Amino acid sequence: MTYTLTTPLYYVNDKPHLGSAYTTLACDALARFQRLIGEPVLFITGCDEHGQKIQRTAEAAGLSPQAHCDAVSAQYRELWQRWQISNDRLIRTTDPRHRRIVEQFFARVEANGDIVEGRQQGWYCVACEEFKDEPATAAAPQCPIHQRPLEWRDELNLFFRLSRYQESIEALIAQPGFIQPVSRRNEVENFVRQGLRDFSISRVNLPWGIPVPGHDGHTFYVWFDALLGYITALLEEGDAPDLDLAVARGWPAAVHVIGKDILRFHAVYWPAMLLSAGLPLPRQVFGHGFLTREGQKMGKSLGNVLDPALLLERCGRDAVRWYLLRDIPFGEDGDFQQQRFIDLVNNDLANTIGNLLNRTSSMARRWFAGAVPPAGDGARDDHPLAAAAHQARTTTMAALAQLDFRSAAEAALQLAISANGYLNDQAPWSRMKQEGHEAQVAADLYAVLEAARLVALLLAPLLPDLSARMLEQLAEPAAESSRPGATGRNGCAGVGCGRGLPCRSQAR
RNA sequence: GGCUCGGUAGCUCAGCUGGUUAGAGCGUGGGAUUCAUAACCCCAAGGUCGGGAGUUCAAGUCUCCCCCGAGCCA
Repeated sequence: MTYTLTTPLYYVNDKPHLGSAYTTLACDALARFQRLIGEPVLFITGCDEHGQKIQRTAEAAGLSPQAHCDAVSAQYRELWQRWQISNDRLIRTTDPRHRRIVEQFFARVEANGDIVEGRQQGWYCVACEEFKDEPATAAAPQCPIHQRPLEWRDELNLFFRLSRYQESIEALIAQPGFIQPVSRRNEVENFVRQGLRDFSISRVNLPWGIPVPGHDGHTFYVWFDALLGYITALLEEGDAPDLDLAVARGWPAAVHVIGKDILRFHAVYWPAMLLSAGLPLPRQVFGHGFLTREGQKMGKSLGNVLDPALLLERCGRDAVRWYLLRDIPFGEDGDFQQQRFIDLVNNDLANTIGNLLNRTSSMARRWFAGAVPPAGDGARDDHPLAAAAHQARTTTMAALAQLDFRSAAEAALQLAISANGYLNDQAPWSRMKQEGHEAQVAADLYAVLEAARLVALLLAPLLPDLSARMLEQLAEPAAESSRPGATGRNGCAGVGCGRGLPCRSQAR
């Protein structure tokens, strides 16, 4: 069964920000992990490109909406390429095939009696793309989120009869594991318990969007349109725009990874829509937290936004990935701290992991003809490092499967720490000064090199570059050909004895 | 206003169903060492566990009140 995972489809109102990069990075790590354990993976990301906000942004920039979307979505595409994100799809909701999918989906929902007309009047925030609860009598009300004036609207809209799905949704979100992390489940439960209200799925007088079939003047409202992008994205290159075909390509999703702000849409509205259309539900919705910077919200007004493109350029893929995935519990809010970022990268990646490999291979090259020494007792299952390796592997694998990147990173790091410790205890450099200890030294070095190899494999999903460089230095094949799930001293053969160790390159 | 979650060493946080001198990582200070990318190793620094009251033989760990912060909802 295909492991389908998605990032949100990012709204192309502005260029990509760090939050989007964070989500995408995490999904990339998860996708790489799933591939490494042998799952067929469909990793979806994309752009949500319709709506009044985009239309106005485009106008303000003197562009057509399409030109604006082309430009911004190209930025996303480039950014993900530069980050070497391993996404299989990048869906755009302006894709012509998407329109067909939306139409087919809508037809099913409508046939199911879940579409009704309703009048909606009230104060509307274009930035939120939603009606607010301000009283009609309010004078010049502002959006509490955007601090911008609300617009009075009085329109006939189409509604999706969400209220019919009260029980099904309650049952769904009660399922353990559907909403992750659990700390966020309460909020949704609370919201649902208050009673689900039908929600509007169309707007009138909105040229920039997909027209609702059979309802002249209506355009699909952003969410109904955007969420379905996950389905359209399943289609392969030459596929016809057919809903059933798309679904067959990899639905349901194993997990939707999203920011906590859009949890409700994914955990409530979206499943109800799918139920209405008679389609299976995603297995999990994971709402991660937000990043602040040095304790402050990032925002244009504060001028403290971290540009993901700039960050990548200055610090490199591995460093940023390590910091974000290793230090911030995925799910909770996190704070980006420059000093800690530097400290962690230096300590963990350079001083602990990089140095482990460097000092060990250096000794091996010097004393064992530039190659991996004979394993001897170093390959035994009861070797002191074998337990550490087993522990690290078990923990890392379990953590990655649960999107607990931090625990995974820590477990892999712990193995490197243990290996360094073993080296210090054995002190092969002292032994080599005495006669007759060569076999022992060889075994010790072998064991440590093997531990380093496992560290590299375990890190592959989190730090693909570093992992590859480590394996190269060990003259080992890439992670893709030796899965961490099935490898190591607990599984098949370890690092190849006698294999030449390349001269040092930067492991960092 | 209602609900939820937090407030523990300079920083980020662990501390499960209450029980010996409250822990880790990073930072800081000192020492040791050289296989290694000034790296690795060892040691130290004395934090009223937000405040107050209570329950208990015993509370960071339970109850109540208050203060502060974050979030969801209204």
